[in-house]
Amino acid sequence: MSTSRAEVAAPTVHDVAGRAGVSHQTVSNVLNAPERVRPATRERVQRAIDELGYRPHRSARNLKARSTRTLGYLVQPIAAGAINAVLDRFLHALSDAARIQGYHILLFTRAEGQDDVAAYRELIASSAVDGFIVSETNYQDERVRFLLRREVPFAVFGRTELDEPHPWVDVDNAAGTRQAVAHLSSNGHKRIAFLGWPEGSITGDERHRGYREGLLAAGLTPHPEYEVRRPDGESEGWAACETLQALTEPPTAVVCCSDLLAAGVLRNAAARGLRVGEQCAVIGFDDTPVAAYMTPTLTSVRQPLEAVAETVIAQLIARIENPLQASGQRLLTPDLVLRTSA
Amino acid sequence: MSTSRAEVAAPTVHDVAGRAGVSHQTVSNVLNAPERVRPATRERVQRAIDELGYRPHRSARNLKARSTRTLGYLVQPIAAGAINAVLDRFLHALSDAARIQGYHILLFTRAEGQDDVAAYRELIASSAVDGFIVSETNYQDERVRFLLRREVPFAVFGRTELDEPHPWVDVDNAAGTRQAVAHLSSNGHKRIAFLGWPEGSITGDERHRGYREGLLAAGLTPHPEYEVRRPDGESEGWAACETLQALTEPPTAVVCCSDLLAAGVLRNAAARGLRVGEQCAVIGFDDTPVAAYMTPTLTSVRQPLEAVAETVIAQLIARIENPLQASGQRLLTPDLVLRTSA
DNA sequence: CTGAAAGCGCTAACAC
DNA sequence: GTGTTAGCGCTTTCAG
Repeated sequence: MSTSRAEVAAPTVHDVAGRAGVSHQTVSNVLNAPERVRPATRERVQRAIDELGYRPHRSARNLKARSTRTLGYLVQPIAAGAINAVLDRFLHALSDAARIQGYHILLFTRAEGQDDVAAYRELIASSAVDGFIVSETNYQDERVRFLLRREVPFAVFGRTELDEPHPWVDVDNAAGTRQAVAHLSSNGHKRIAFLGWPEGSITGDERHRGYREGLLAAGLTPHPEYEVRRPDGESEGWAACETLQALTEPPTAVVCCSDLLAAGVLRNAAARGLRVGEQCAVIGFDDTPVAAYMTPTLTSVRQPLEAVAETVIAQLIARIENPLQASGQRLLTPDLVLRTSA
Repeated sequence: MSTSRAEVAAPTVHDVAGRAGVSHQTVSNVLNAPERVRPATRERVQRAIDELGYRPHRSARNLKARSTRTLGYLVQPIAAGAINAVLDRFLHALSDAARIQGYHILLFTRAEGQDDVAAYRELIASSAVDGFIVSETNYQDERVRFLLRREVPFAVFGRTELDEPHPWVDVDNAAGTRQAVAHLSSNGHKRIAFLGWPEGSITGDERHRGYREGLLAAGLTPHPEYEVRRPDGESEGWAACETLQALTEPPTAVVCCSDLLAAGVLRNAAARGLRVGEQCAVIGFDDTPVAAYMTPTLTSVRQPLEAVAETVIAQLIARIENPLQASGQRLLTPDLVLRTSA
């Protein structure tokens, strides 16, 4: 490998020590145990640090401290899923929450032909990270099982159905659809439909449950024909709308599992000349950036991703710094962002 | 800070050496200069490595090698921009391209009240990364100016108008809209409109230029009234469509600067009973995940983000390993993904 | 309150 | 071809 590198030799503790007229450990003390250093000295050292723009060398500190203050996040190949719709927002929130605690996010992907677990294993073996943020989990997530077995610190955005407890944060998806139904009901709607994904995904199933609960809470009777379960997609939303409108008593409002499904419904309604927001109502899920730009603008359930990130990072760091820490489980409530579609 | 950490002590060169009955240095040689080691020994060491699942400790290696094999990427707060629409795809491509070369991507954000440059400075000072991938640049990007001045390796996705050369990769946005126009023209369209963003963004201006060039190449005359420049947004697309349709000779085809604008056009056309894909045509830009789900499905210009990532990573790593490396400038051509809207 | 010494895990230079 | 030695920059005892 080539040896010439562009780095302008960064100042070290020695440079700072020389400039401040102290030994290099005193500099270290100023940084790590300031109370041990006399204020006058401390200040002199601090000034040298500022003047030189000194920052401790990360690798050196990591080696000594046996920790990297880095958290791994596996980036999945793109697939139209619930998280992908908001992945950019989540990653920013994650990085930001990590930064505040002095950590960074390291992205990694699995190699072709490799399985997810191997990718985690690689990072663990090379002590490249202190722990992991895991998202897009399924009911029996093998990554979670692996991390539990290896006793590596991690925290999950989402949930599993594994017996062993582990730290997780999830958005209360059921609460989201429950709120949506409550809002519609308070606006006088009695015939409220649900447009969701096929059974089998944790997220989709929860959103369905919330819809049912919302109906009951509002004193409304669930009608099976008002529940349409279809894959994600705008044209799926359109098709579902066709189905619903073919009923003898079509619903007056639809709660959707995604903004994409809602977009299809909006468009179908427009094609029928229905004035959404007046004669009928539509609510989406995820408050994707497009929601505000639809016509009519789409009322949508917004996941508190910033809070999710903050919580999941806090859980993970607690685990890293104290592995005996009990695993917290947090369910965060989403908000209904009201616009004109409902 | 707490001292107890969950890490199961990872095997070191010494463990491997002990198991293979050699000195730790021989283990290092097997890893870094295998030709120096007798095949029989090499194999014995390799077996010990496999059995123990040994991987070199990253921080230790980094400290010695004075390189981290880590590349920084600043995650901007969410804003509806061209790159954000495809950020998830880009980040995955970036991580993946980095992985193949033995590198990782480290995300960072700027603190509240801090400027971007300070965030870069922080990482440089602590030798946390070997270089940076910079995206979402503007004409006189201060981050680029800073990195040039500090002689820190970096490569840009996008472009600037700075005098000093630096490595960049960009998508030939003009070629994208040129292709779109050529396609429409070959399908018999003569009255082709452009729906773009207000002047001032590198990307938007290029897309506009390509449209103009496409018209000329097809022997068509540009008409100012066929060029509508508006901010991004579905309802902007709708509104622009209203404007165009109010003309005495409305266009039969529209090339749009984003899928979002195109969505608005599609919806407006549907409301007017126009059969898009037959009577008229619409082309979007970015091939966002929703394009395939619109009705009709949207023909869109797709940026070759995987190639962009691969190229930008290659440029950056070349720079890191040899700072004297001339800075490459690469313009990659996007593809037109044909669907039913055009 | 400050400084001297040791060592984290690794690799490069040099003996053997 | 293999082992010994030194040292990357830092922090952490432990003397002074």
